[in-house]
Amino acid sequence: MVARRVLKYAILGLLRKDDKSGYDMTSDFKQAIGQFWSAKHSQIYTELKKLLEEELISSYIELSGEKLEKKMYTLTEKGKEDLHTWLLTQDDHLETEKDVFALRLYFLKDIPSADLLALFENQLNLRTDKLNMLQEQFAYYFGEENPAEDLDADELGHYFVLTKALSREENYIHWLMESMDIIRQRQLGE
Amino acid sequence: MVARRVLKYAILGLLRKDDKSGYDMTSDFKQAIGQFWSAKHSQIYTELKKLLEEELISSYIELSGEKLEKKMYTLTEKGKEDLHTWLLTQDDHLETEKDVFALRLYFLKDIPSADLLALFENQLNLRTDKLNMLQEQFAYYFGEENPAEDLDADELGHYFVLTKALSREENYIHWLMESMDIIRQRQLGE
DNA sequence: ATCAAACATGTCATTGTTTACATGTTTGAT
DNA sequence: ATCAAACATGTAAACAATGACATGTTTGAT
Repeated sequence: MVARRVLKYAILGLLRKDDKSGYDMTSDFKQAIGQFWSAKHSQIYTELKKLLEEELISSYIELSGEKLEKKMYTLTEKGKEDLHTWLLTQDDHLETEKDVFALRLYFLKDIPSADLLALFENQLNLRTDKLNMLQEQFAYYFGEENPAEDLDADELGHYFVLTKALSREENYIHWLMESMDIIRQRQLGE
Repeated sequence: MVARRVLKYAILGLLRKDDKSGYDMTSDFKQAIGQFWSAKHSQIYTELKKLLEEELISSYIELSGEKLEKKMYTLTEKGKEDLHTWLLTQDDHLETEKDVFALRLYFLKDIPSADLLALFENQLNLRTDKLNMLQEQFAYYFGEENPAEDLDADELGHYFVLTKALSREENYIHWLMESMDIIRQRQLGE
């Protein structure tokens, strides 16, 4: 699925400020940005190799301790330009945002309400945990008070991504609870 | 990315009520359920072949006009059971819900506010069009008045999927507008 | 000192998905 | 009658992504 060579640009983007190793990128995808894109280390290492060949990045070795070699990557001029162009690219259509829970739900004509509610309950738990995690992250990085307009340009991307993840999760939970109410109402009428 | 053999279950699910051809399924993915899963005809036809081999579905020919053969598929008992089991499966974790716009945004530290707003504007247009389309669909299938509790069990899946798609889109648009406000506020302070 | 968890890098086989190639029929508008 | 759009089915090459295999180092807790 998915648009063309997104991982390529995700990697170039992660290198926009600091040099990083493949391992660092793997870690990044476990943080905030991992809410919107992610890749396993196996894919990252092969993509890095390709980007080196294409001369969009260059690499050097940094020692971690006495023997452990960290391979650090930097954007080349060519890489910076390519990234810049991609960042300003406007999508001309929206792709399917896949969601297996919603797919499953679409088929649930034969499933008893009780089982249906159990599925919703499970999804609600998972989503609530995620929301809590995101709220903690937000509080940690941006404090309890409203930050908004007076942030560093540097932090703005992080701020947007976290608020987006939060609102997505809140919305999901809200819809889950509304839908559960409907199912319960229908149960009464059975 | 993505969970295991979802297309397999999407196809079995589409066959839950009526027999369908590969072409019919391709069309289904352009309707409501396409908001949450979709596949191209090439992938559908190869998956159907596989499901036949696995004896989860069986097929027969239906003539469309005088020569055009439509290959229709039905769930076998085995297929029904497999589908049923999958429908009741609870996810044990949430996967990354990829979103290229949010990814791009995360990297936008060097982009001037004007360009940033143009990107948001574009996204807002795409999302607004989609929301309108969904609202029309909703009005068409469920009328203007509040349906909710007194729907056929049959239609409930469709109802859930449409309300989910609607609320997802409304939420996206709301976040876009809030973020654009923040960018404009920051512009004033420049 | 031991040892587990985290750090660190890579390859390979398989699966999932898209794009392009390839071909033919039916319907409905003009 | 013509013709384009929609109907209809398939294959193949290339690309995207995961999971398993494979190996070794450093850090920090006990």
